[in-house]
Amino acid sequence: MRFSIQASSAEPIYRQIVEQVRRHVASGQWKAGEELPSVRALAQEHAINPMTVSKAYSLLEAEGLLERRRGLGMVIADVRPRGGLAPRLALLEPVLRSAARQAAELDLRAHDAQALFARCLREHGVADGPPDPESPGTGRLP
Amino acid sequence: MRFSIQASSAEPIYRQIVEQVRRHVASGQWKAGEELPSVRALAQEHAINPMTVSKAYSLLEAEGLLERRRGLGMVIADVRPRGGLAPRLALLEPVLRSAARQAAELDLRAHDAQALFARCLREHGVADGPPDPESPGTGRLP
Amino acid sequence: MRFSIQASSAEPIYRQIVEQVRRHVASGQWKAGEELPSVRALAQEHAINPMTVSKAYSLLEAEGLLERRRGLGMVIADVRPRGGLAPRLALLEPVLRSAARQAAELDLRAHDAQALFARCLREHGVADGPPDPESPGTGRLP
Amino acid sequence: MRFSIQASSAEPIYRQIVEQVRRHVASGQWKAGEELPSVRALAQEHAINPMTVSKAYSLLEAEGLLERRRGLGMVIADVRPRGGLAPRLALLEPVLRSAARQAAELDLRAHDAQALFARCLREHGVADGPPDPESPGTGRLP
DNA sequence: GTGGTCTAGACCACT
DNA sequence: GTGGTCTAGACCACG
Repeated sequence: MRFSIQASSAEPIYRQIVEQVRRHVASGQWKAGEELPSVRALAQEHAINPMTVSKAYSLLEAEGLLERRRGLGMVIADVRPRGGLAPRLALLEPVLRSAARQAAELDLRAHDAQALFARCLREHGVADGPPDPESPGTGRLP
Repeated sequence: MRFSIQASSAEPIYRQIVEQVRRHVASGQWKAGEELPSVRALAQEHAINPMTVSKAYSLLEAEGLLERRRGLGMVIADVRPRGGLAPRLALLEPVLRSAARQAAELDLRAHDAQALFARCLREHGVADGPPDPESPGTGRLP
Repeated sequence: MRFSIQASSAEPIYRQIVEQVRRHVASGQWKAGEELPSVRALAQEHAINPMTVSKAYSLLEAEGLLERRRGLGMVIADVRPRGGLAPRLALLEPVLRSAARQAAELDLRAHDAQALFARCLREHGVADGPPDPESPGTGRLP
Repeated sequence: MRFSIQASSAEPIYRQIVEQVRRHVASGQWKAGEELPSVRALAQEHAINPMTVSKAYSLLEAEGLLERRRGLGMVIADVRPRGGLAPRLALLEPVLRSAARQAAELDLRAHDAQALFARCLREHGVADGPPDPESPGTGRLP
């Protein structure tokens, strides 16, 4: 259960944590009951302020994605309807809409933008084949 | 030479201005020597503070994209390598890399992410055909 | 880490700050990682507006000389080629070129101009001996 | 009687004109009675606003360096005690004091700063020999 | 505590 | 007319 934190990013650190949890839970990669790293462990690992981690965990708890098990730390909550393709695409859509707006302002052709996106996906190890049958999301976009 | 300002956006107003100028110059839609709207005019048009516009203009001047004609206003600077496809893709890449990282964290298949992106591009009016021969960028991604 | 601000100077305050940081970093007197005074502290110390200080810091951040540690303050960025003689002379050159042009327009002899410059250097405490061996720049002009 | 105007300089155009006249008169290169280029000729030659030239001329007239000969344009006024070395060095001193202050902040050695200045003087054609005996200034700095 | 953003208004310099 | 600078004060986001 690893986080990737970039202190230099424009995105606030607490928000990076929140969204990474959201995405990993939505995709089923992190499952109900699994323990998250402790606040101070995560803070020390990435040399960030424990308050920052705590704030992220609290937001996720308020959202219902995490549960506080006293004495044990935080665990992934038991969210019922996880796993479909649609909710995951819904999480991805905002950034793609923004990208499309920028492409329009740059007067690019769709073909060029998509070729660039394909390369980015490859570089991030996003496979093109069908998902693992174990995986919860097997649907396809119409 | 129109700007689209959304005061409600999370992106600061001055930054919206900066990035719109960057993209329009990179795409060759705004050419060297063209005059920008005056600080006061742009501020009044969008009901924002002149200082906010001035801040954006100053940053663009420091960046070398704009030139100050003293007593006359700002004009697009004579930046040589205008128009090619590569610089425009370079401006688009960061957001697409971020999107790819999110897709990976969501455990999506490349095919699904690309289908969604295609829809977003369509909704923003990004054409798929070859660019207008008048347009400066006619290259293609290898 | 002290600044010398002269509100009465023709040079804008924010620019005085910017250039002093540039020179102190170029000379190695201020090193990567060192914290700058907070916006509010520097503003209060010199009885100027925090926005003025903030503007200077923002420009230096855009230039890459400073880094923002969110919630903590600004620190000198880790700019690699610190300390050599050449970059410092490069910062001094513009004013000396201007002085030389003026000397030419005044139809002065080089000897006289240099004698005057020598006196100015002495009055500003610029030593003539070799630099401290601890100091980063030990080279000499060819 | 040529002017060198740089619209991109930080120094205002009208001030460039004023100071160039001051220096050429102080050095005796421009003598009493000589005619200056007309406002519109100078403006057209350097592609600047005639108002800017006019402002410079007016300042110089107020200062007593120029005289307005109706119907003939401006001529150099008959300033009595021009020519000594001292007043010319006085005009050069401010920029050299500024250069010395910058050298101090850059932690430079006097030797290096002076070597750079020598090169600048050479590049601007400032001779090292004694001045022409015709020239008004023959003194030497003690 | 830190800096960022925006507003409002004043004054200046340049053309 | 143009933009630049500075002040004063408010509010926000982050740690």
